[in-house]
Amino acid sequence: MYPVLADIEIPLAEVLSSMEIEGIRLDAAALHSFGEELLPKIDGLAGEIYAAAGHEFNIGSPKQLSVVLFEELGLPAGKKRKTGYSTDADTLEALRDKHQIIPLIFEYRTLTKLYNTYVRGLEAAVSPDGRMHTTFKQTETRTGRISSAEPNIQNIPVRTEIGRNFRKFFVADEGNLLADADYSQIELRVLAHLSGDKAMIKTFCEGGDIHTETAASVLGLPPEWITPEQRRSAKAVNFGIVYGIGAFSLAKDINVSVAEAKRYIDDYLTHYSGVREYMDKVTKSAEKDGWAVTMFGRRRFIPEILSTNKTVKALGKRIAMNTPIQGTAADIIKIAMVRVYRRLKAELPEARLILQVHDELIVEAPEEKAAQAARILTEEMQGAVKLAVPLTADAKEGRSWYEAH
DNA sequence: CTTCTCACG
DNA sequence: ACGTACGTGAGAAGC
Ligand SMILES: [Mg+2]
Repeated sequence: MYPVLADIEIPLAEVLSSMEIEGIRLDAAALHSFGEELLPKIDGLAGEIYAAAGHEFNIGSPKQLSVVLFEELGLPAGKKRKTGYSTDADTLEALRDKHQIIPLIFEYRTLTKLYNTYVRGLEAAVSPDGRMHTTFKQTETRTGRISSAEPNIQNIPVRTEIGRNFRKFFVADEGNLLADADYSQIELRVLAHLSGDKAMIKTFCEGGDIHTETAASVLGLPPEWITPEQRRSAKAVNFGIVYGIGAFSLAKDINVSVAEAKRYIDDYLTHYSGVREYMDKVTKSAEKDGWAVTMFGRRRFIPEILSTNKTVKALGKRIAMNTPIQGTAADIIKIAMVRVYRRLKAELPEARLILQVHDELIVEAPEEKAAQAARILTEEMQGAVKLAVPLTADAKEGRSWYEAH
């Protein structure tokens, strides 16, 4: 009657509960000494920023910072917020070469973010058993994803090398290893499946690099001719398509003219014409029914799509395009989690599923069982559902999350 | 408490 | 003319 509830969410509740109770070990001493190394760097940067500004002020206050940048130093102000001029990363990026203070602000923001959120925050969240026990919220998101809080272990830094260091402090207990597996391009594979687009399905079935293949197909060139720049653009388009992107935002993202961005999107949707038809279909049905639906029948109501405010209605359409993709990917990894949990319980009870990060699962297992745990992870993730394209997951083992990912 | 900013997929 | 990519959680500032 309610297959998402009965077949996915109810079985998943026990899995999430077990993951929270198990937790993951934090190397608190190493985390602390990393923090102690950050502090003098933050201090030094603050001094340089005060010197560049000509006086001390609270760098962490966007209000005070905008007075320094846009009034005292006379830098050109950009976007406005409700309460004043924006000082966010996009705005500062445009000013990077205009004043020596800008790169210092970037560095200061990066280091204080890492220190405040990930040194102090994680230190405060470690339990007496030396492990982090997050709360996985099962009924929080609109799309069917789970979220993680107190502490959030789904936004631990990875994109920059300095931030990535924090993953060294998430470790396996003595005698254990972490096995980590993540899905390759799960959202684009879901899009290929849901849209049934022949060209996109073919690309995934042939097993090449999706972004390179997309660039080659759209531009009509052999894949080996694709430059890194062309691949980056194709990647941004692939990414944007999943969000129901417009030319304006794509242009801003990859730094081309709006006209050029519009051509990229147009060429993409002409080549992957099944994707254009699919997007039309899901927005129409959301307007008619008032909801979007995932592959397994999870519904999200979208009142925005009936709004008379066209900005809100446009948001409704993007939600209608994105929710089936993000939500189906969420359904799939939830199914995989229940499969992994059951299979470990039956075949490798010393191993524990401990973390989920949207397209990634982490198991902790005794050293000598870690390879087997990794195999089980890969098999159960890849076999969770049958799609029109292969679903692949790559596993790795290590002493820490840094090593295993 | 809201706003701004920034970390993740 | 206007606004402009989906989904989250957390810390600091300031009201
Ligand atoms: Mg991945």
